[in-house]
Amino acid sequence: MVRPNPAGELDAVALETALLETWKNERTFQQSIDSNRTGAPFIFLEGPPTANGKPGIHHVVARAYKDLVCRWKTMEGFLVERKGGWDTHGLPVEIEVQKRLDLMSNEAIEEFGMQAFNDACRESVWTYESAWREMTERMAYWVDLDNPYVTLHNDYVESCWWALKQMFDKDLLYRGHKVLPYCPQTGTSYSSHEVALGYKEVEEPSVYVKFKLVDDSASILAWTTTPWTLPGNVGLAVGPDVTYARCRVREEPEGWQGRGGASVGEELILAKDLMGEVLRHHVDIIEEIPGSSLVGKSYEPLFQNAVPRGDSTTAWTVLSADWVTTTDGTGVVHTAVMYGEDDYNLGMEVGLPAYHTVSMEGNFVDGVHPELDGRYVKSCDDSVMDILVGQNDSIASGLLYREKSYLHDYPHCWRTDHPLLYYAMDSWFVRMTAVKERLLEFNDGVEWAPDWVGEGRFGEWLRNVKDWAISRERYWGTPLPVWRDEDGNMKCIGSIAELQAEIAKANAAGFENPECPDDVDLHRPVVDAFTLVSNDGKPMHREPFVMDCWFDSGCAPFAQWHHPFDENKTFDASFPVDYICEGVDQTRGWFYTLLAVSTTVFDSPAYKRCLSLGLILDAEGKKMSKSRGNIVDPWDHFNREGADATRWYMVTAGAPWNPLKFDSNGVRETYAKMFLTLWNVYRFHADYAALDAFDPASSTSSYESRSRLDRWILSKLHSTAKAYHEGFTNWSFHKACRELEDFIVNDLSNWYVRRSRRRLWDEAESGDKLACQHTLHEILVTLCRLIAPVSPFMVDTIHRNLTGETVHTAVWPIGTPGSTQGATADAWNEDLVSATQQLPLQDTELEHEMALVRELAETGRRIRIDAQRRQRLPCAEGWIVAGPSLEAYHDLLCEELNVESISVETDLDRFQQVELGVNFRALAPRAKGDVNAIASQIKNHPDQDALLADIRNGSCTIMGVDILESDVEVRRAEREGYAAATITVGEGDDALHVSLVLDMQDTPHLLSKGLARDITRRIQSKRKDMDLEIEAMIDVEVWMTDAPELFEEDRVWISKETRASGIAFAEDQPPADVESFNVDGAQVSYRVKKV
RNA sequence: GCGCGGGUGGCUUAGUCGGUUAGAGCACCCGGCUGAUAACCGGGAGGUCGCAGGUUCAAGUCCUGCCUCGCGCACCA
Repeated sequence: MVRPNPAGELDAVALETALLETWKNERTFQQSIDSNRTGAPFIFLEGPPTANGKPGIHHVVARAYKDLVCRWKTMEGFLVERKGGWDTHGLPVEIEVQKRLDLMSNEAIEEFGMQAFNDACRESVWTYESAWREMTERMAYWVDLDNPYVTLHNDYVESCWWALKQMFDKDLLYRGHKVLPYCPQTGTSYSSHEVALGYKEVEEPSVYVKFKLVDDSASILAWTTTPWTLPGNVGLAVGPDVTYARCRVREEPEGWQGRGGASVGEELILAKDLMGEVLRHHVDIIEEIPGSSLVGKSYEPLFQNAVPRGDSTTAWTVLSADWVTTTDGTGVVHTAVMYGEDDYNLGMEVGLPAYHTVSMEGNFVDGVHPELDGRYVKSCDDSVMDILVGQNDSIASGLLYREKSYLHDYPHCWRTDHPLLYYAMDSWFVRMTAVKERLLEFNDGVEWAPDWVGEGRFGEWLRNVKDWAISRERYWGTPLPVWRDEDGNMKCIGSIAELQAEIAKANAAGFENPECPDDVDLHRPVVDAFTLVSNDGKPMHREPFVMDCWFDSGCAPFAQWHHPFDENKTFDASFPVDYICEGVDQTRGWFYTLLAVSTTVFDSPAYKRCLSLGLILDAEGKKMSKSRGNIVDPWDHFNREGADATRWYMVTAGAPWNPLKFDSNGVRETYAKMFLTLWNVYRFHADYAALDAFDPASSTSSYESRSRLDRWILSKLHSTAKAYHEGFTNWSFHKACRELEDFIVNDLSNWYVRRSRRRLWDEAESGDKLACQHTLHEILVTLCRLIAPVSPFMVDTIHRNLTGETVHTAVWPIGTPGSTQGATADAWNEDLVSATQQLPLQDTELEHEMALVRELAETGRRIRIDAQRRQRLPCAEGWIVAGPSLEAYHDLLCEELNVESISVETDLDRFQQVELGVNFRALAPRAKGDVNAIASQIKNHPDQDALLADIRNGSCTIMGVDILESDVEVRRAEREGYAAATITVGEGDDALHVSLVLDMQDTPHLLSKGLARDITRRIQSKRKDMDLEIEAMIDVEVWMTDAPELFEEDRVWISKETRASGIAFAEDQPPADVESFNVDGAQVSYRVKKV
């Protein structure tokens, strides 16, 4: 037997913190999983956060949506296990540690000791773990944080190694070059994230250089902002569709400054559009040439022998590249293979020689030029220009056309402030281009929310897929498990056992190796120390890279289970996963790497559904980020409005995929409106239920014995719950929750509870009271279950008090498809028809009637304002004109409208008149351009009744168009001069025009009643001020002057309403110390005393 | 530059197949109601629906261009 306790005042924060304790003690989360052991699995995969930053409100949003779906599916009977995860490798960790330990270069790190450095990283990763854990628990994101997967754990790393070996064996892993921003001082290349830290505006010399064609007197002009790359030049790229001009110098220019120049008669080729900007000489255009005709021409290398030709047939020729534009320079792009991404790609494509002219230290290598060899490239700009001018060379005219300073943003090292060099580095790649078709195919099978992220942004990314550069020249990460000998022979190691076997082999071949125990630390520098042996008997050393940390998280679906080393079948049963959910910024991050790894390793998609969340912006619409310092601390709200309100706000503030402007005021509003209202509805029920010792189990109330009001709210609940569930199934959580909130505030609180208040006041048992209590009980229990996935706290308190059980092991009111035989999580949109049987009966006609009644009640208030008649002064009679029969609601309407009686008036014309409107959809096709003129003639016709009669007779023609009955909409409105109003309910053919008319006459009887109500209201308000118990009795004294007569029955009514044991009325002057008020000219004073 | 998504009263937003007077909430003003809360009800003020064209009898809605914000991609030779 469960009897509700009184609810008491709401203290959301206390309620929530108390519940957290209860959940912990009762292991409610575990229970909610265990109770579904036989259910179909619904596989969720947690995207691992990095715990070396403080969690902000934007993390709460993502976790709210993850939690919502998992809780919902759990209530539907699915087995939803949620393993937590931590992303622990990668650059951000290293940067953090480097800053703290002041290790500003790789040299410094190595001096400090790689082991010590990595130990510091390993520790740093957990800096904010407790903050994350506290946030996660406080917001009630249910996830298993006690057994999380951790990307730095040996088991996890071993699974990653295994995956890499799969790729290696399929020839999807290869070694190549990648041009990266590189700092020769620190010896490190940088990720875009780090590069972004160091952009600076600098002014540098740029140069226009003449490339002398072979077998042609002309030179091609090219421009570069990095003169130090010129010795590495091996090609010139032109746009095939760009028009170039061959110009001949006519005369010297005036006011030439700087080095370089050209002689009269010399011929230069450049983009026609850029001549004006580039050339300082007066020239004649000799010929216009399309870029495509220049392709293939050979030119003389600027620096003889700086780069060996090798077997290249395309070196020092003009090449075609469609990315060449005429926005800068000369429309000809100087190409140095190793020092630009485009250059490198073009070079690989057409077979240019790929040799460095610059060392890793940033100096020119020997053999480039006697004046440059061994010097730091950035300090050689002048020397390069001098060499090109040809002071010491035999080429009389020189190769420099012009120098020009150039202002641009250029990346600098965020640690040393030195300019970065784009530099082709040794790098490892996954051959994603080889599986592009499969990627696209798998992506097609994913249910994306919203769909345009999958088709658009993500699809776009996949269609342009490039090979994935997965190696990083760093220390803290999953080491690349490839060993290589001097001839380029390679072995990829896929497990610790394999490593041990290879080490044994190497040792047998005479190499010395440290111990490699079963629990060897799979990190640098430990793994670097192992030397393996090639099949040729040569030593093999590990490629000195760690993996992109995105590779780690991309392995999560299997690495979290230590697949394939873990014998149990967890992985097989949980792949691909049913649901992932992260911010849209993960599109090319985790969303991609999951798919990239699953495609290359398993030839399978990784996830079936992906909810991509919009960014979280601050109140100004700026992205929330650590660097901006505009992160909202979730605890500000957890400690004020509570996690329930915070979560509900996040879900209702907009579609999950839209950017969310986080508005702190919105959380307050949600609290005040949604949760306070819900609590007060609950409180109303619980307080009376406790008073009456109501026990839902030991009494019943049949459907037939419920009032119309009960049946109406039950039916409304049915409709709302169904729509709510449908909203969930098509990802419209925001719409679902807004609708539910509207139900609670509007239908339940403002109408049902308000209308039902008196039913519970009755101290005696009655069937009607019981009906109301059962109804409230049923409504609240169902509501709790519907709300629980979104905001799990308050509803659990309510549910526990009403039913004795937690809401979190309760069933979903719309059905439990997960617990049916043979169910799968794929049946996301199952048929609802049978499932909704679990909801109370639906009666749409009743819903329509009640909607009309409520509108009439509101209409009454409007009429009174127009007629300046206060609400508490009753009217003798009200008439309802037209509309469906509302007999059953007359009592209700009398109370709401404050009228003595309601009658139905069938003579529509007494209060209503016809007004004609135009049905544009019907009339427009025939009337065409005259439709508006016809419409206005119809509307403004002086006798609408007659016009309607004509139309019905078929004898109405306006502007040559026959007006049919279907062309017009007949509306009815109240006639002028009555205290009346007409409302329209429904649409189209079902539209109803109902008028309400109120009798405005006063009688002594009505005036007395009105006065009584005013007095009562004041006394009630006083009772409340005095903080009296509901049952407390009072003594009342009232003094009245200039008041209408107050009849005996109304005096009795006052004392009854206000629980006055004694009430005295006087006509004389009141004492000075009593409260008084004015109503319609009457002076009323009163005094209330507790008995 | 390319792609995706936005731009609707002071703020947050709804707006379906193009259809009559663009709908809410917050805040503001007036009034009412209340043993009902930070609530509720009625009324008011506040909108060139980013701009400009176009299609149409009719455009917040469809088309084109532009401006602007956010995100992503590319580029910065």
